[in-house]
Amino acid sequence: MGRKTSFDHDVVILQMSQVFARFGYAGTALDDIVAATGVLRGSLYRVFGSKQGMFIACLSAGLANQSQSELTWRLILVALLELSQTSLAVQTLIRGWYNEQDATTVLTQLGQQILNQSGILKGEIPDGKHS
Amino acid sequence: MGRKTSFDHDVVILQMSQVFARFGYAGTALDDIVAATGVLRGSLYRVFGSKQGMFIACLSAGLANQSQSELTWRLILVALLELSQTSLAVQTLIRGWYNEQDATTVLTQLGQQILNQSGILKGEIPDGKHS
DNA sequence: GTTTTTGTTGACTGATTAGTCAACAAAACT
DNA sequence: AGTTTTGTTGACTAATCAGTCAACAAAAAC
Repeated sequence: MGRKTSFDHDVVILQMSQVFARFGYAGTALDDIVAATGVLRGSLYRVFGSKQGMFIACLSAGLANQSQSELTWRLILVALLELSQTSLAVQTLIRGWYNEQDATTVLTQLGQQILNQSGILKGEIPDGKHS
Repeated sequence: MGRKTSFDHDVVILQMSQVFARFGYAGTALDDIVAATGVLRGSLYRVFGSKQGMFIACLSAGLANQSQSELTWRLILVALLELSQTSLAVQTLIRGWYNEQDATTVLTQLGQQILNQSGILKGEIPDGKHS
């Protein structure tokens, strides 16, 4: 019998979700995830397999809830815009979830979330990771 | 008096728009743009200054029209989700456009567009640049 | 035809990226 | 305490990235 994983899986999922929500999928580097979670790359790869595996774990966790938080809505947006066209795994996951929802509600929520997080509704100043 | 630019500016804008619309901002590499337009990197940088300059030229051209095409809606999504929070230039541009629109119409269109292009509404198979 | 001006080329640069792996060590078992 | 099992570490790898630039050459002017 060997050693147990030393980090809290649920906490790391939440931390990774925050990074993907903020920077998107392609805009997030592994080093960003390492910095946010404190877990080194070897351990992340051991548990999640790949960067896309990390994203899928985050999205799955979010979609598993009866209703979606702001964070999960952001992950849904990232999934739809960046991954859904090119990843069968992500497309299957998000389509399964979508088919369980009210289409009009989702459409409206997506539009609302996009506007909310874009920063154009207020006088927000861009924060600059990629300025 | 020297040489004139040998490519058609409007054609290149359209071609670059199609690449950004398809792969997003961070997901698009300069080589993708070179491949799609046939214009080499030195010439692109001479005219547009930077990768973000290329994107801004595309978005500006799209927003200059009275109504927006499918292609322009995709660029708007990319702008809102990937760049608006970190680029003052993009945020200013898209906010200016947004303030001239009917808020409800934009919200609905954003939701509809992201669902349409995500490929989850039909039996589409992912096409694989980033699978 | 020659000279001047300005665009094109694509190899190159420094930086960043996702993913790997052998050495180490903590946990579990005996 | 010793042995076995399995997680952690972080340097490393190969590839990719945005952006640069000197040599070349096409276009324009004379």
